[in-house]
Amino acid sequence: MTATPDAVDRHIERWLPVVPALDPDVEGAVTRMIKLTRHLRAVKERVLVDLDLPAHEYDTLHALAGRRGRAAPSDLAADLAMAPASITARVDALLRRGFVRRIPSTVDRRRVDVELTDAGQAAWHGAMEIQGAEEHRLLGALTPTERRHLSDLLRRVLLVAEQPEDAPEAD
Amino acid sequence: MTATPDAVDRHIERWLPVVPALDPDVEGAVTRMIKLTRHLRAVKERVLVDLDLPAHEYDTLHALAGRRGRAAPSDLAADLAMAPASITARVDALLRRGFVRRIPSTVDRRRVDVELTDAGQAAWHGAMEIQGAEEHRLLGALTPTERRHLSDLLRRVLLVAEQPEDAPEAD
DNA sequence: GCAACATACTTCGACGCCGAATCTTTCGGC
DNA sequence: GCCGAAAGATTCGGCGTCGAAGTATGTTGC
Repeated sequence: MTATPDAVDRHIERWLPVVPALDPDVEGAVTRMIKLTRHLRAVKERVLVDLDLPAHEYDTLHALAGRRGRAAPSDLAADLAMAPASITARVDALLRRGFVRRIPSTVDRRRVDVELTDAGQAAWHGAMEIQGAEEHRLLGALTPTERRHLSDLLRRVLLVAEQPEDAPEAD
Repeated sequence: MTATPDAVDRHIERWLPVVPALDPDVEGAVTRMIKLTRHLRAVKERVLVDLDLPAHEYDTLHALAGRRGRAAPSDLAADLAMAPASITARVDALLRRGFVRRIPSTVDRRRVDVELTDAGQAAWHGAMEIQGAEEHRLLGALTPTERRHLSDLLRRVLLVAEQPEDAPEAD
């Protein structure tokens, strides 16, 4: 092959003698997706260290911003694919940093909405821009047309994942 | 566009008003990779429940099998991208289930190799086959040629991720 | 009215992971 | 040979997550 081999090519070469039934293209695509998501996660965490903002706090702010700065804890749990019980501690931490307010609902006193403060909005926005840069750096390896192509291929794969024959799938 | 929209298309549509600078193809590709890896992880865990084998135990057996059934704890830590300290507990658990042996090295008494037992080998192999089926189901959405194409595109992206950001690159 | 059930969030106990410190063994300079 | 540095595995303390139980509030049926 003319292309430069990457870590996954070496990975597959190492595994083929152990599992001869391996399909290099299936395994290659899957493993590269796993490695890329892990890389993005690692870079994000490294970038956020400078901002003194743990990744899980950033994620919470991000989910909140996606709801236009205000949401119920259960909404955040759903968006973040987490147990509702875990939201409490996250909100507590953001509260201590002044990034977030708890606002008891006046209409339903069981609910306690979480609202982004100006400081929280600023922290999220600053972190997001830096973090989006790495995504563009990686995808910059492809031409715009190729990026579209990649995205389209992945959509068709994801559609299969979203529609399992018998087993319902939560996101 | 004629393609069926997926969850990521809806995701992007929801976020565009919040972050107008969003590139749909970059964000689409990245988000789909994240969702696909999460899906594969979820399916794997669901499958492994029937075998009474937690995902992190399976991963450890898998790494061990990749080293032909024998490795030092620090090797496993490297392969699994984990802290060496975390390996001890994992090996302890596998030890209790008879999937693994600890073998003090005779040549270097600091080292304590971990070795797969026959039971461990069987548990890993059975789980791996079931789990590979889902990968093929998903990638079955594409033709063999398209799978090759997808894998190639991802390789080029991963190569950028693998090289340090400050390394100058011949365009 | 009010009892029974449902809903929303929190608290509690357990588990897995990590970084730092520890303990043992090996290696290298002298 | 001997002593300090390096390397390998483990222990310890802390953190984040989850499932289950708990608390408070809302809703429904009679």
